[in-house]
Amino acid sequence: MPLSHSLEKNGREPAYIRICNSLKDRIAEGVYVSGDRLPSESELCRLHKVSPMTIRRSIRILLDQGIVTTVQGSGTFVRAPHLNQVTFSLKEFFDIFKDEKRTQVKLMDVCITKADDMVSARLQIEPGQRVILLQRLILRDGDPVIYHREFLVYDPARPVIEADLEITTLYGLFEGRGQAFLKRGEMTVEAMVLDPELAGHLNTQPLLPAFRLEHLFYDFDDHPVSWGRFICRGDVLRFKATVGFGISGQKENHP
Amino acid sequence: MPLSHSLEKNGREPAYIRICNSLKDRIAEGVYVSGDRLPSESELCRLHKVSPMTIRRSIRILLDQGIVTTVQGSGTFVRAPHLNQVTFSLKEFFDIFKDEKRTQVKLMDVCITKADDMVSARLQIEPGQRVILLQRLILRDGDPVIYHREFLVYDPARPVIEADLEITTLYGLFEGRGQAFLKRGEMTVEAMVLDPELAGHLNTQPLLPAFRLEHLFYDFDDHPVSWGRFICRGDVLRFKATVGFGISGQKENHP
DNA sequence: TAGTGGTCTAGACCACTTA
DNA sequence: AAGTGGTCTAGACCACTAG
Repeated sequence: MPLSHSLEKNGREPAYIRICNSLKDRIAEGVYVSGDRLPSESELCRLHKVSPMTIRRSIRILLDQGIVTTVQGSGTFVRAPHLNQVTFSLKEFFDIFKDEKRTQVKLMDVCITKADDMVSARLQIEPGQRVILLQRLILRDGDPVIYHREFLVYDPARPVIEADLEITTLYGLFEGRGQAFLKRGEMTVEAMVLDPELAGHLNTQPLLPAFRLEHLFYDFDDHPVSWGRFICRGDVLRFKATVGFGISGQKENHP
Repeated sequence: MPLSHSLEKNGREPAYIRICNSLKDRIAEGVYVSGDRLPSESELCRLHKVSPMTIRRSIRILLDQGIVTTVQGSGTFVRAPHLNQVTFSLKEFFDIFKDEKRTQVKLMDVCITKADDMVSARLQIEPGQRVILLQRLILRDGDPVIYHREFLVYDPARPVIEADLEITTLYGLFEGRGQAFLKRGEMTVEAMVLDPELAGHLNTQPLLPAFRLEHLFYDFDDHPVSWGRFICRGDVLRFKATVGFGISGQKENHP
């Protein structure tokens, strides 16, 4: 069980990283346990022979990572692992799109239709107003793994349409390129069971589990512009997360 | 569409918060768009009449939130929204446990059994070794919504057992109380379809969608101590996430 | 070479908690 | 009253990028 922080790297490691990892190690080893008070900032200054601002920066990192809490006038305390804050990233999902060698995005259908009640509610438009319906299929190694159904507001004045019809739009969207018109989005994840129609699209059996990822994107005027759902076969997607005090060291920068 | 930052609060708002939100507003408004370079630190110092460290703190926040990137020797640049980093938390899941008025944890069964291949692999013990099997049912308003099946390593020397049999263990676990023996954990989320047995436990129909949350917890010696699965009815759980540049202002502290 | 961000100093004043 | 963390100053030196 090697401790990764202690003798790591050459002397070029910044002091605030070294001190931060030093404190992390003590917590991971159980020297400081949940509820304990860390040495005060001034003590740490003397111990490590650095200025207060450097110590503060180290503690700020532990604070941001949820490892400690600070109480003004009282001290800095070790927090218990906090399952409440376990987070999962959609990286596993987007990774499917990024593997260009294996993954292919196929545009099944494009048409203009009238918004039904659900679509009009989501896109904040009148029922019956025209919307663009896109249906895509994401293939991995030739097998369909994700079905995407997306409604876009129909606005002839906005040149979104042509760009969005591109096969590569999804990839560009996830990479953050060429979407200056999108400001923010909301996504929800639900469990579902494939019905015969979806199973047909995905070339698999009905009654199999799947994830439904619903998305709603807004433009810079806070108007919804895109609402849709990804249906992703449950056997190709799994979300992972870790909680607690790992041994992973602090990185120099955020790349 | 009110801008929340501009005239917010009294003058007690720290300068680094005010400057951070000011920059956020300009990005949300489209004054600075993806790829633009922000004014340099020294310029911002002059503009806001603060010291370099204060500007750096503001920019550090934007950096941590993924809104900008910094390039040494070049400048600070606005990033495009990055769907790759969308994350969702298990808050919606743990919230079910925290609502003490509606939620009740019922211990269905406790027994000592021998580890099969899967359990022994997860808990890193020999097949056939004794393990404790716990089965719990989480009821909300009297209806079962989550079924929990957990295997614990059987170690008479460790007083984990009695504490873990408590009905309130789950709640305590999620709150981070009384788990000084747990150092870290891993969790995965999968979609599944209820089989008749699970449907019976959950008092619902088979073939309905559900989430399977698998967990593996380690002690301070990095030995696995608990492996299990939560089966959560799909109709009671939905994960949410947001991406992009919201209007939400920076908070003073991290509570 | 000039300008940029990355790190760090050695203090200061304040608000707050604890005794 | 003493100690704590929260904010902030006015610089410094360094590594890096660009013209």
